[in-house]
Amino acid sequence: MSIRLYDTAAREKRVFKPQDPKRVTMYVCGPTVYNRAHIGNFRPVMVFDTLFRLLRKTYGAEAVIYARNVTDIEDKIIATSQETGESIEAITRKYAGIYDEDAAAVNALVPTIVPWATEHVGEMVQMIEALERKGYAYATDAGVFFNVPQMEEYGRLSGRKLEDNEAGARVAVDLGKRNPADFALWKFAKPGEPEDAIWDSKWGRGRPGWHIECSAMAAKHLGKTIDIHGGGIDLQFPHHENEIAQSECAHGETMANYWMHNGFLDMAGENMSKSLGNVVLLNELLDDWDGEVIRFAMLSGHYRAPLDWTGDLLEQAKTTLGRVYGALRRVWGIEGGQARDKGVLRALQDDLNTPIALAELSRLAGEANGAVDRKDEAAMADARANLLAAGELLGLLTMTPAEWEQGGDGHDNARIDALVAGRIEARENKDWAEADRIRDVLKAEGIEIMDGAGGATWRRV
RNA sequence: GGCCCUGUGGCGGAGUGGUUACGCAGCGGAUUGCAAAUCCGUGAACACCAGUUCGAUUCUGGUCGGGGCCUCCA
Repeated sequence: MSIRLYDTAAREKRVFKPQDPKRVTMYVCGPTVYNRAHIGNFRPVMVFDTLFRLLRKTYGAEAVIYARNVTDIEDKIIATSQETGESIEAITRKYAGIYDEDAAAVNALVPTIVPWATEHVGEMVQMIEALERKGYAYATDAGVFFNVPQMEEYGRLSGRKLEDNEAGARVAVDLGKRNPADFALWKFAKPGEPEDAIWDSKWGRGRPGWHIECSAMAAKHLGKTIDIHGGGIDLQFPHHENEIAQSECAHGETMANYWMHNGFLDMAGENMSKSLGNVVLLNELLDDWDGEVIRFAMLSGHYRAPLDWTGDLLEQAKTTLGRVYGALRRVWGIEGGQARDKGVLRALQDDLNTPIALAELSRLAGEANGAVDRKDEAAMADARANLLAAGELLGLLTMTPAEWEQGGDGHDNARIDALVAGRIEARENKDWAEADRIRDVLKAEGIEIMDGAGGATWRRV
């Protein structure tokens, strides 16, 4: 069975065919590192990480090249530097580091390549020069701009005509542009801007425009035509449209064969944004929720649909994932099974249908529990293998069941074990009062005892 | 104003021209010293109005609601 992906440009699901199955390329727009990223920023991280995992499974781990850039030069970074007095490098290293930690906490694999914009200014300048030679760029007092009407196909990705954009657009800042839709390839330095935000060029001292960063880095690391280009839906226009314009006009080749865009996260029905003051930071969530719970919640909706981010969603994710871990615990010791079940794989192959994939994961948990109840050892072994293989694809079940259920504080597990052992003994003596007393003591601490045929186990809830 | 997406049971959330996923919650049963966990069973939905069709939740049009972009927000 092949992978099908919804291509924003084609507006339909298409069978995915890489140019070269031995070198599958994916580029995803990464963060601008001037402050902490919020949970919405991590939706593409988790979505495209899941796609990365699916591609690795399909084509082999070595065959997939996934690049996610770091934008470390940009107006907001400069503004932050001017406000705090910190160097650009200090700011960008700090927030890129936090971003990496957060991404790791939700089990996102490290991309194959993480290019930083400031390390590719040379490539960007070359690309702008190429565009200038071909007549797509012109300079003004403010910078070098891309002449949008020069490109006939402009607007193909977003299905937008230039006239439509201009109709309701607000009055643009006059930068001497020939057309309202023209965008900056190179911005001249303004008086007072820090030296570490300025590069020399034939046009004058300044810095690259935002869009050219991705075009140049994608071309350098992945080639002129990449297989998959992803990012948030807000980037579809103008960012990705502009990337296409720059790359295709400079190279004369298709920039990407598949364009994928994830939907936004909503907070109580509203878009999460700093201006609304309703942002939730991932590292705040990590105080209360395990990274896997956050990932499960994120994947519980389809990546293209808006997802309402609520406490209930996280609560349900925790309960459901806990059920899966519980099933895994019951078959944990039974090794040697084979992962033949294709339910999760098939779901992901259909345009990354993670809600179905998670439903399949629950089904596998049910199969594991059923096998345990039937005392079918072979089925238990297979169920264990199936669960772990599914977890690998989804970036879940990376803990042992004991770590999941009993990890928590971790410091007094021995004391709890002793209490549970005492309860087992009391039950063997039919001392129900003592058995219930111990259960109540633990329950007050948030610990739940699960009696089984061969003894008892416990978990933090 | 323009372009695009979207509206499913108490909640989250898939999918389909005709047999209504899955999870949480509910109900019944099994199991249990009693529970919890687990298993089995079960009630409950397709915004509204037309149209196409033998038949629409699924296709088309309209209405109402929600969202995105048109401003360097994932």
